[in-house]
Amino acid sequence: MTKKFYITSAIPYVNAAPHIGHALEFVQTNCIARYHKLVGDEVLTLCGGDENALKNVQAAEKAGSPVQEFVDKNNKLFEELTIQLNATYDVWQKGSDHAHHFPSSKKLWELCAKNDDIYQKTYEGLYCVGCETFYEREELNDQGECFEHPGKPLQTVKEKNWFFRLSKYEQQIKEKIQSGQLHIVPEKRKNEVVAFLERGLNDISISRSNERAKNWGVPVPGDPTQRIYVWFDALNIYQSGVGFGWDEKTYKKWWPADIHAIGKGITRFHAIYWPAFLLSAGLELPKNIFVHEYFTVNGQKMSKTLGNVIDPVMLIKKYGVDPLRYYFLAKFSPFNDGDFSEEEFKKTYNADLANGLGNLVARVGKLAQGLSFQLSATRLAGAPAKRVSYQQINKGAYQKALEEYRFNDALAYVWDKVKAADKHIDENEPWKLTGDVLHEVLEKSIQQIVEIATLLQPFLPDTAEKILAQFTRPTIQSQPPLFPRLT
RNA sequence: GCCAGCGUAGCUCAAUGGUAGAGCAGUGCCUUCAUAAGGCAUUGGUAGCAGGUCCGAUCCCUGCCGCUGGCACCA
Repeated sequence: MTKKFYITSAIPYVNAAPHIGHALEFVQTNCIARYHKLVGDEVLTLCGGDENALKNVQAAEKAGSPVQEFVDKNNKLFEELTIQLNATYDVWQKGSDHAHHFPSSKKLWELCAKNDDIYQKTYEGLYCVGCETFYEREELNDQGECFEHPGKPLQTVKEKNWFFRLSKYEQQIKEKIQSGQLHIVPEKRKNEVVAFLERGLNDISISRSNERAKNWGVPVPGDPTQRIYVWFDALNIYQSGVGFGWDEKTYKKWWPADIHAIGKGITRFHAIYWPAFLLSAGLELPKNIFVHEYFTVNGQKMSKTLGNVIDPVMLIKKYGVDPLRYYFLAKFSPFNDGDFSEEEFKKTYNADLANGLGNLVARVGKLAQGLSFQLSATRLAGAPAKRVSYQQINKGAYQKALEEYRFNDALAYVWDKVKAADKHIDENEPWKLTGDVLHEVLEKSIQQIVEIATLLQPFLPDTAEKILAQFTRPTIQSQPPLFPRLT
């Protein structure tokens, strides 16, 4: 029986164009999804646009366009990136989708309310009119003003909001996490969450006045003066995208999510708030939360003000998709910050792809082509000229690595095989051989290449397919280089 | 400030209470099927700093320095 496997990526803010950090998460998620597909699971992938945040409204105003138009436009850039990365999602759920997402969030709210977990309370805070946000005292300068708008004193603003009884779920969430029912990877993030829980939870505000929300976002059920706070609503995209509140059959099939892939910055929302909302609503919790770390660029944090934001689409145009996928997956540990540099990327391209895999394929392609008349009917017809099943293939340490999201270790395992294949050629010197001995040596090489390509399918889908197409037919033809060397 | 993690060869990282390993880069040799690619061999580290425990510490403990993250209604 096939298992269902539902994986999500964090839904990005669509207030700006995507950067390489988004690309990294898309590729990691896609690699996991492809792996599960190959081992026979029925897979669904979801991502979407976090569109109901006030930041989007502010960014739209700055850009001088209507909010919906603005988020639609940015949303397209993200979807386009997933296509370029060969990492498209089955579902791309927009937060501004009135047909599916709005009723879905309404339903989540109503379930929580029914369980008596939503109540009204007056919130009082220091409000900067310029920024249109609340600040804590520690966030302000010596004069008690915000750094963006010095000279403008902050106002004490009182607002009646809807609150969620987060405190009620402290124990339950802790138990789920510690028992592994809600599995957080890596351990250090799990420990952080547990430490946070042990300090005790306060209830949180989950609505904003229409005025503050600029009438943007999902209206609070039964209170036309308020909008649902973005996080309560955004997390629910993981459910609204699979039918929650509008198609129970689909929802039942896919929920709960098997993996939420997220960046370290939003751990608390996924590991505490989200499970609490779900518990309150009487719904199942996600099974795994995979927390990855961030990129720095040339040793510095990515930021717009530093101007070191790298456009992943540009990199793909320049070097191709699979080289970028390879660099992301092979050269970084998901559990540590990694430094992205185009120089290192090019080095990796030449060392591992041009000189390594690409050259191996080229040399065997040429050796086999020169002898195709001998190989075709007699010897190659059956044995190596066949695809091997991904499920049957011996995966060894590769499999464990992949199941623990250690993409880099899995690829290192494959590259050991590339090295072994090169060695096999050098030791046997097939260019000096003829007849049966030559056939044996080349058969082995072809088998090695087919195995390598098969294992590469979740990582470098295009390349794997090209290699398999070339080497799983009776007559092998030499092909142009897979990865032309960069100078 | 408090808490956690990290600080190992030029670069990216690993293992380990008993005189430090890999990949890339570098160097030498071999080879020519291949994208001046490949194979073999090899140079290179006073293990952030200072103490302590131990027969012995890179690995355990303490202090300091540096980096990263967490310390809620900020996404």
